[in-house]
Amino acid sequence: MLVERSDVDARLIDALAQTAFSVMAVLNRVGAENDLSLTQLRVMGILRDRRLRMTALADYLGLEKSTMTGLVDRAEKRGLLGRAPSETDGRAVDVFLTPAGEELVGPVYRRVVELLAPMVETLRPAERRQLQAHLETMLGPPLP
Amino acid sequence: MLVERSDVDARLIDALAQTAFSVMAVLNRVGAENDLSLTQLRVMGILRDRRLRMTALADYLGLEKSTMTGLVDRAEKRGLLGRAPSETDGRAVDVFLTPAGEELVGPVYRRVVELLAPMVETLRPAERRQLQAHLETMLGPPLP
DNA sequence: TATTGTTATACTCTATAACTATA
DNA sequence: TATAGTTATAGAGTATAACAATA
Repeated sequence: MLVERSDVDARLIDALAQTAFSVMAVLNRVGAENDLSLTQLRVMGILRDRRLRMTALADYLGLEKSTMTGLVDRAEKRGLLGRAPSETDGRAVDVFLTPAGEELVGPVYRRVVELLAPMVETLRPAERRQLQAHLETMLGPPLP
Repeated sequence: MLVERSDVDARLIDALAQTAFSVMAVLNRVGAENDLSLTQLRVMGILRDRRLRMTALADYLGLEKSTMTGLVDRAEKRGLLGRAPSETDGRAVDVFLTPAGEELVGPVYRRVVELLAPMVETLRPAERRQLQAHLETMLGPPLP
C-alpha cells in the first residue's frame, strides 16, 4: 500500500497546529488584557524597531490597505500609533509607535514571555535549544 | 549581572510566536479558499470525530455561548453543521457535522497538510521526530 | 497610467446583557 | 435557583469597489 506522506509528518503537522492555537490563545489573552486585538498587538510588535508605510504593513500582515486604514485609525485615536507623510513619496504615509505606544509594547512583550514560559519549561534546556533550532530552520531567515 | 530568564528562552518564545503566525496564515488561507473563518475551520476539525454541546464547544474554543450561536447558525445555513436536542438534557443542544460537512473536512485537512509540508520538509526525518516529540511534550495530554 | 491611501459599504466575529426553557 | 441556549445590540476586523492625490 502506497503512503504519500509519513505518519510522523501528519502527527507533526497536528502538533504544529495545536501549538499555534495555544500560542495564539496567549497572545489573544495578553491583547485583551491591554485592549489590543491580535492584529494590533502584531502591528505594535512589528513597529517596535521599524517605521513602515501603510502598504508595507498591509503586505507584511497579508491584509488589504483599507483594513490597515481602520486598524491604524483606531490605534492612532488611542495615542499608540502615529502617521506622518513620507519624505520621499508624496502619496505614502509612514506609521510608527508613539512614546505611549513604545511604553506599552515592552510590558506587553514581557507578559507574553511570562505566560509562555510554563509551556517551554516542560522541556529540559537541551531540548529547548533543539526546539528553537528546528523552529528557526523551518521559519527561514528573519526580516532585515 | 542577574538574568531572569535565559536568552535561549526569549529566542525560543519568539520562534514559537512566529511559527504560530505562519501556521495561522496557512489555516486562514485554507479557510478562505473554502469560505470558512479560522474559527469555523476549527469547529469543523473538532467535530470531525465528536458530537458536542454548544457550551462544550464554547468552552473548548474559549468563546461565549452567544458567539457559538451565531457561528453555528451560519454554518447550519450553509448545510455544514446540524443541531439536535440532547437526549439526556432538555436544555442542551448537540452540534455535529452534516454529511456535507464531513465531505468538506477531509479535503480541507489534506490541503492544510499540503501547505504546511514544505515548512516541515526543511527538516531531516530525525529532526522532525524530535520536533514532534518536543511539541507534544509542551502540549501535554490530548483531549479524551 | 499606475500606485498610495482613504472612504463607503457590507458581512463576520466577538462580547455583554436580558431573556426563555429546563433542571 | 442554576444552567443551556437564544436574541438584541454594539464594536472591531475584514474585504470589495470607488475615489483623490501623487508618481
